[in-house]
Amino acid sequence: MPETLTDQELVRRAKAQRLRAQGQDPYPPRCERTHTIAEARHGYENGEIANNHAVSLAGRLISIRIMGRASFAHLEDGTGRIQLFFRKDALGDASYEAFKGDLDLGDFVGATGTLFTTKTGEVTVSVERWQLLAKAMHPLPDKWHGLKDVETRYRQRYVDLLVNPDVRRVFVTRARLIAALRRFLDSRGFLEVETPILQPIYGGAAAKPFMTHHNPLDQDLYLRISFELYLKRLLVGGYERVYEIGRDFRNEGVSFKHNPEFTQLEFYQAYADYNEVMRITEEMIAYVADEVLGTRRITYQEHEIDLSPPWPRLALRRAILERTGIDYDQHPTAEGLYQAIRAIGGNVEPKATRGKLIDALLSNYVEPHLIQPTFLTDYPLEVSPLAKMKPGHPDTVERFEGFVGGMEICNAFSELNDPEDQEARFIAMGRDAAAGDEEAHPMDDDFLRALRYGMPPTGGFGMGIDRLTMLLTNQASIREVILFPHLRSKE
RNA sequence: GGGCCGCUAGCUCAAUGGCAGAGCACCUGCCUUUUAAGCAGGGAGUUGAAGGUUCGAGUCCUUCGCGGCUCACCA
Repeated sequence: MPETLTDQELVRRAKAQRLRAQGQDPYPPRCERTHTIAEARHGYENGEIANNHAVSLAGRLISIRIMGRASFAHLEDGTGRIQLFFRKDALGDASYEAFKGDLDLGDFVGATGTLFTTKTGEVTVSVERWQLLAKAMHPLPDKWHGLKDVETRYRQRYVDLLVNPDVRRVFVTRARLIAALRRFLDSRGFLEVETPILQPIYGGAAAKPFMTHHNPLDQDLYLRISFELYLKRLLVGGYERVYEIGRDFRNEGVSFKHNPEFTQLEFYQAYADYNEVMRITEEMIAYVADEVLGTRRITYQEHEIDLSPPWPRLALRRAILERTGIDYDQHPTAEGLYQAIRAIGGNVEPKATRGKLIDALLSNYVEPHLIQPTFLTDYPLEVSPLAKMKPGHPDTVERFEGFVGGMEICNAFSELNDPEDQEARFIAMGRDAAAGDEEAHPMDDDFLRALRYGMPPTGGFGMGIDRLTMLLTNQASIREVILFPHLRSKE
């Protein structure tokens, strides 16, 4: 609903009304276009388009300079910008006056004419005829300062995109990155699949879900928090390599690296273990960087980072010991570990479980220092309910997380395929849930039944695509790599 | 949820508690190779919202809304 119109909106409305009164459609259904702007420019520069050969271009008018009986303007389409030159004697009085009177910055315009080079050296279209293609009713932001207000940039992303080419570039990179991931996995024989987003039982991660309801079946449903349990069912079904790229939903706070819905890649490879998955991971990330950026050396927030494999492997226990002096193996109880953390001045939740305390040590003391790519390995079983135990270490699982630029970007493990062990872990989590842990997994009987049919030894992997995009586009906030990030509603 | 910062014209930003301004954009006029075109003139505001203090509030106080950063939880 338009509220009160500004003076500029009233002017544009009046122009559109005037055109309609003259029988002209400000939004015609078709236009003439023989070349993109990039094609016209390159064709002219390499001689393929002759000086007397007319081209028809279409795009948005982004600048106008009127100098009496001649004018310059810039036209922008998805491929670039080019200057237009309008002359009264070439166009005729009516067409030239209409150009001056009917057009505004932001309008879409089609222009036909020949190419020439101005005396300042700019390739320019000498316009012979032009047509309004779509009237813009709202003025563009400042042509020099652009749109800076972060809130407006996110709420009205279309304005951000149309005025800030760098922002457009980020999302092109994001799309290429996802395409490169698919090429990498496809070339290794992975099958891309789709699993339910609406799930009767959620699972596969420690997170609070969104709830919804299916009215005809009168059934409560959850938006998925991960793909894991469904993808593993597919391994039971006989597919040996599967992956899914899609949206996960977690009912938690927003931050510079969290959005309630985010894009995840998960893959599962039968007969692989977590060591094999580490090798795949470092190759995959390096491949994507090569494909998208042409280099494995990236700059992220003042850091020069080399993504080339192999990445160092470091046991989580050693990493925490080196950064804090705390060996959590020496503190087998939550209370003891809590006291040790207090002793080094750490501020943690007193009633946290031992696993959560270890996780806090990782996040607070280790993660920020992992700038160069690093795999931390061998996590506590207690915080890894779907990962296989490390032989000979009953409290530890074969799990790793990958860190780059001080951020966790992926999480993977040798998948637990022992149905009895899995059932025991679900039961233990049921106790956690009863004790008030809102992020504990609920029991998934059908998943257990699937495991009882037999799942091959499997390596599994999950990665936040948004965070990888942040790294490869050097963006400090996840909102800069999500087209329409979650914001609180106004009013 | 806590702390800090911000919200003024379409956009980018000013304004000791004392007449709400500038640049871009817009409107009128001049201008046939300009490019942040230029020159002359003009219009444009519920200063995020609501209260309060004051002779007087964009400015000070309170509450609220939205955003950013940051801490706590997560990927």
